[in-house]
Order: sequence, then structure tokens, then C-alpha cells
Amino acid sequence: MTALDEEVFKDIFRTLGVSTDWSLHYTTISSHARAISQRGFLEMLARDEVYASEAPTLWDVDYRTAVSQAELEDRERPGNYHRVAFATSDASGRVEIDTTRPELLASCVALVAHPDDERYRALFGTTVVTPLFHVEVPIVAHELADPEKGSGVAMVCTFGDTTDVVWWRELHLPTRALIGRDGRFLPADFASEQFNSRDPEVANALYAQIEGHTINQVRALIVDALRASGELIGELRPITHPVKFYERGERPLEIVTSRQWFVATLVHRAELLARGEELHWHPDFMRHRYRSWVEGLNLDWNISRQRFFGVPFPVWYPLDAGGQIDYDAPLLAERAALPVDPSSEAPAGYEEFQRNQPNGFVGDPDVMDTWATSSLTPEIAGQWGTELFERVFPMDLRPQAHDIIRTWLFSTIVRSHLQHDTLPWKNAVISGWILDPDRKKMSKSKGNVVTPKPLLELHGADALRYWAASGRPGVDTAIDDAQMKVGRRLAIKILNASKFVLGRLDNDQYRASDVTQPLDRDLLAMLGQLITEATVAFDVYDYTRALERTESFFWAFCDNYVELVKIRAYDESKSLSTRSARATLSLSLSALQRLLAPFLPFVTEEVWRWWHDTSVHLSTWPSVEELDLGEATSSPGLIFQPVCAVLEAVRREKSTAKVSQRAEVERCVVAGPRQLLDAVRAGRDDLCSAGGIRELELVEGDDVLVTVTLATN
RNA sequence: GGGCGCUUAGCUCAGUUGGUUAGAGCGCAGCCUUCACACGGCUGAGGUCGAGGGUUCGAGUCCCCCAGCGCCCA
Repeated sequence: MTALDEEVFKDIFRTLGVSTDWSLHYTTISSHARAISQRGFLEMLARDEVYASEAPTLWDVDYRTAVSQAELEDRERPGNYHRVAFATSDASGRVEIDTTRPELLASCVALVAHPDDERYRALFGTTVVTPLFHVEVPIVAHELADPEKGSGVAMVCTFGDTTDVVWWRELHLPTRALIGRDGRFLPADFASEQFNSRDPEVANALYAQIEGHTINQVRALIVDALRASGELIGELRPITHPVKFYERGERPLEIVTSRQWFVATLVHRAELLARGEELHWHPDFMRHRYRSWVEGLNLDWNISRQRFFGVPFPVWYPLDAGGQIDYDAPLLAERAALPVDPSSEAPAGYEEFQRNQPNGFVGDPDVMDTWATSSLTPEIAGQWGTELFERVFPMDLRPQAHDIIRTWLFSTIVRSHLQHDTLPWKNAVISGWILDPDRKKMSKSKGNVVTPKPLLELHGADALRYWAASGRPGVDTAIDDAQMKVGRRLAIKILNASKFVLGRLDNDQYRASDVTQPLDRDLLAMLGQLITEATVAFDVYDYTRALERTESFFWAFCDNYVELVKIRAYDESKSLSTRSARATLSLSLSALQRLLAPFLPFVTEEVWRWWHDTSVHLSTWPSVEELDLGEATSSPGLIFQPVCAVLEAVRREKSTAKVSQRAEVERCVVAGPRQLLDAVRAGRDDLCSAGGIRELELVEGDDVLVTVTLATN
């Protein structure tokens, strides 16, 4: 199925004319990618940048797998504040806390309040005793405690949420983790050193009813017990609050302690922030997304997953004589052997029959997070370890959408920073989303997904690309049939205009030096300006501007310049002025076809082949130099624009009079300042032939006025 | 709660460092069977630039505040 999908995607890319080098095609499950992924892991391990430990882990009890911070999402869920009273250790008073998770009372390791909170300042350093379980816990201070929330004091449990993890880590609190991988409560002994209950018999008796039960069951039980003991104060207060979910999950995440592989990211936070500043973002404001993500990190990057598919960790562990796993002496795969599968291959020095046997070995059972492999796409695509990689890395550009800045972009920067001490690319172009025609986000569940295939069949690849190019970096863009029709019309115009212009040329080679007429030189000057603008726009990834300007120039070229010179260019006399017009048409058409080629690759290739033997896509990018403009004596358009203005006035008159644009003009009087008249004079013959003007009179005056008298016959 | 972006013609969007009368395309209206193009061309109508304040000789553009929409983070 994957192979079929792959062909479908390839087919679409080809239809779109995407210039992919398919010889570098890879999949993240290929042996090449697995080997690089495993090598990257082993090198991080050798540098102590990755570690395995029994650590608090975000856990989805339904998927039965660890989840990383990047896969989290907050969802608003109803809950209840339970006000619970803790007695001070000397029994002289009590502290009331608000919690939404009373079921975790047995996991309580501390109470926490904000260091500046006057109400609790005197209590910092003292201890209280947990209700029901009678465990002595300290009252501590931390900035993350919100004085506005509930009573201002929070119960720290191991672990209710990610804030608990921060408190636990930063305040060096003990661990009393009680939730298992199945979401049920684990065994616990309150007489043990870990809990050290003042009344272990009572605590153990209550816990006996809890062990093995689910979170909801335990919550009801604890609430009843607290109510009975008088330590639940008042009524429950309903609230809605953000609860952490696995982005694909249906039940709130739990935090369990389990053995997982982590990449140490928190200790590199400052360096990673600096990398984000170093990167050129397009658009620039997208850097904020990255920054706020890195600043908000509170867990190291968990890269192990308990799933069936994925790249396995290239690690085994020896078993001692008693069959116990020795995690401290992992057996690592050798570089030359990669990729390896520890579940079916034996480590060096062992035989397969020793698997799971005393004095034998076990394979690491986990697989890597997809991002642990996708974070190495520069290494995979550039063939890390070969000469190619040395040439292409760091790369120029990462193109991607904004929703995966925190995953793909972030993780790629992490890996490159750790592995190569550099950014993986110089630029990141962040696209928006394609929205459905009603500007709604597409989603499978809403059923409003539009796939490119029917659009391609209906409008063609050039038209689809034209529409796509109208979406600037960072801006969401709705599917727009109308815009695609415009693109299609532009493509047809290119065909027709090219046919016409090439029909006006003979087989001569035309050079910039053939352009002698002022109007023609002016058009080339404008073209030079366009080339500069489009090139600069492309250089800063503003492809939309490049298209906009080129398109607008192209229409002016067709509607006005070609109309003005079509008679002169057709003249058989081979005069200098005819040659000038033909050279201008030739140079302009050549540049315009190339300027439009990135947007409309198919139609431009077609028309380019009409007068070239090679592909337009292999031709050189247009340059100002090829127009040989020399010293610019006037600003571009100084002749062309006024001439067009007169031509438009003539057209307007004909349109108002409801006569054909071919109708003759008896007399046209242009009044205006000398500079304007000079410009019109320079294009006089072309203007008269294009407008059908029999008599053109130029009158000097302050106000600009064009008076058109139509011929009566 | 913090942050980012957006708000300009009926629709989709341009609008560079503040500078004449705010632009384009689509749509709409009228006209033209035009010899490259009816899968077309020409012409036109249409906007108190989200609201309110401020800076300035001058604000769509800069500052403050507010509202709505979208997104990111907590």
C-alpha cells in the first residue's frame, strides 16, 4: 500500500513539473535511512547527548506508548476543584489546597506556593501531613505556582502533569509514582522508606482498596474517604481547564515512570534559541513560533516509542546469570553492521540461541520516534558519510508548513546542532495551509479534503501552479478555481503572443545593438527593471512578487507594445526601425518566456522549443546585461507610458462611441507639457498606426488633455 | 493567560524607507464577430483602507488602545 501511495505522489509531482532528482529518492524505512538513523543515535550516545532512564514519561494508556512533548495538545475539559485540608506536622493548624486530581493524593510529595505569596511565605520550609495516608511532605516555593489558582497552594504529585515534573526535578522532590502503564494503580507499601507514613497500617488498609483500580474509580473512592474524614472542605467547584492529550488520543495522558531514551535538549536550550535567531526565516515572524516552543520546553525529547513499526534502537543488553538485564553495559551495534534489528539479530560475541537466556542477551524492545529519523533528512538525502554530503551540507533551504515547526524543523536543528555544530540549512520557507474553497481548514473528519488530482485534470498543471504561486510564504491559501482559470488564460496568452511575435520575426539573429528606436529602447529599459525586480524577489523567496510583476509586464507587453509595433515589425522594407522592433520583440519574448518558466513550466517549454533546441528550464536566467542598456539616460517608461496613455484615450473614445477599435481617428490633439509631447513624438508613427490616427497634433500647454475626433467614414 | 498574524472595492489580494487623485485580478456593466488570441479584446462603474485616539506640514503605512477572525505557546 505504501508503494502504491508512493507512485500516486510521484505521479502528482511529475504532473506538476516539480524538478525532483528522483535518483535521490528515499523512504524513512529504507535500509539507507535506517542505517543513518541508527548511526546518528549511536553517535549521540557516544557523546552522552542521549540517555536512557526510568524517568517520568508522557504516556497514552490506550496506545500503550510514550509520547513526546511535541505530540501533546491541550484540550479544554470539565473538572472539579476539590478543596483538601492538610494538617501541619505539629497539628497546630492546617493548609488548604485545591486540586482537580484528588486520586493522586497518595502520590503527593510536597505542597507548593509562589515565593512572593504573602499568605504562605511563613510556611515555606515547614511540613504538613497528607490526609488519609499520613505522609509528611514539605511546603516549598516555586515561581510556577499560580497565586490566582484556587487557594494559591498546589499539591505536587509524582506525577499529575508536566508542571509536577518540573517541580519534582527542580526542587529535588522524592518519587512516589503509582500509576502503571495500563492506567491502573501500582502496588505500594506506606510503611516503606519511600512513603514513610506516620500511620502505615491505616494508609495501607486504604490503599488496598485502590491498588489495581482505574483513575476514575480511585477518584471516587478518595473523595468519599476525604468527605468521611472531614478533610474535604465544602462542595466541589466545577471548572473547565486545559488537559494534556496525545494529539491522536482520546483519553487524557498520564505520566508514568518507565525506561525510555531521551535526547538531552533542556541543557541546550540557550544554544537552540541562538540557532533559531541565526536561521533566515521566510516570513521572518515565523521565528517566534520556534522561539516560544523552545522556551516552553520542560521535558527532554523522548525518542523511544513502544510500537510495532519504526527504526529499532541498535542496542542489546547482557543478561546476568540470574537472567536480570544489565542496563549499565549496553551492547552497541557496530557501524559497519547498520542497519541492525536487535529483535532478530544477535549482538557481536553472542549467538541467537542466547537470546533471553541467562548469561545471554536481550534486544532493546523499543523503536524510535518518527522525528528521530526525520530529523536527519539532510543526512539521509545528502548521503551522510559520502562526498556528496560534504558538498551539500549545510543545505540552503528547508521548505515546510508552520504546523511542524515544533517537530520537524525543531528536531532537525537539534540534531544538526549536536552532530555538526551548525544549522542544517541557511533558510526556512514556511508555507501556510491550503484551505478548502470556503477557507476552512481541511480535515478528513470534516470530509472537505480537496486533492490535487482532479484540479490538475480540470485546469492543468500550469494553472494549478499559477494559483499556488499566489500563496505567499506563511499565508494560508484557499483553493480557488477562479484563480486557476486566470492561470490557464495566462498560459493561452503566452501561446498566442509567442506565435504572433515569432511570426513577425524572420530567421535573423537579433541583438540588443539592433534596438535603435527610442520607444523600443524604453521598453527594454522597463524590461531590465522587471528582470532586476523579479530576480531580487526570487532571491528573498518572494516568488509571488516575481510572478505578479512579470505577469503585469507581460500583459502590458501584449496589449500595448505589440499593438504599437505590429505594423512596423511587419514592414518588408527591412528598415532600421523594423529591425529595431523585431529585435525588441525577440529580446523581450525570450526574457519573458524564461521569467515565466518557473511558474508555467509546460507552456513556456512548448513556446521556447518553437525557436530553441534546448529546454527553457536549462537556459540561463535573464539578465540586464543581455539587454545591453548602456548608460540609462532617462527613467524607464518615460516614453512608453505617455504613448500608452494616448493610445488608451483613443480606445476610450472609440469604446464610448461604441465603434470598433479599428475605426479611424480623423484627428487627435494631445496637449501637455513639453516633456510629455517629446515622449509622444518619439512614438508618433507607432501610435498613429496602432490607433488608426490620420492626424496627430501636439500642443504645448500646462494641462494634459487628449482630444479625439473620430472619422465619419 | 502570554505571543504571532490578519482586517484595504461584492470576492481574493498588492501597497517597498510616511509623500500628489489608494492599485490589480476575478466578478459586474457597456462595447467590439479585431487579419496572434471569443479558451479573446477594449472601456467603465465600484473603496470614509475594522473602530477610536495620538505623532506629523502630511498616515492605508509609525505609536497607543479596542474589537473581530485565525494560529502558536502555556
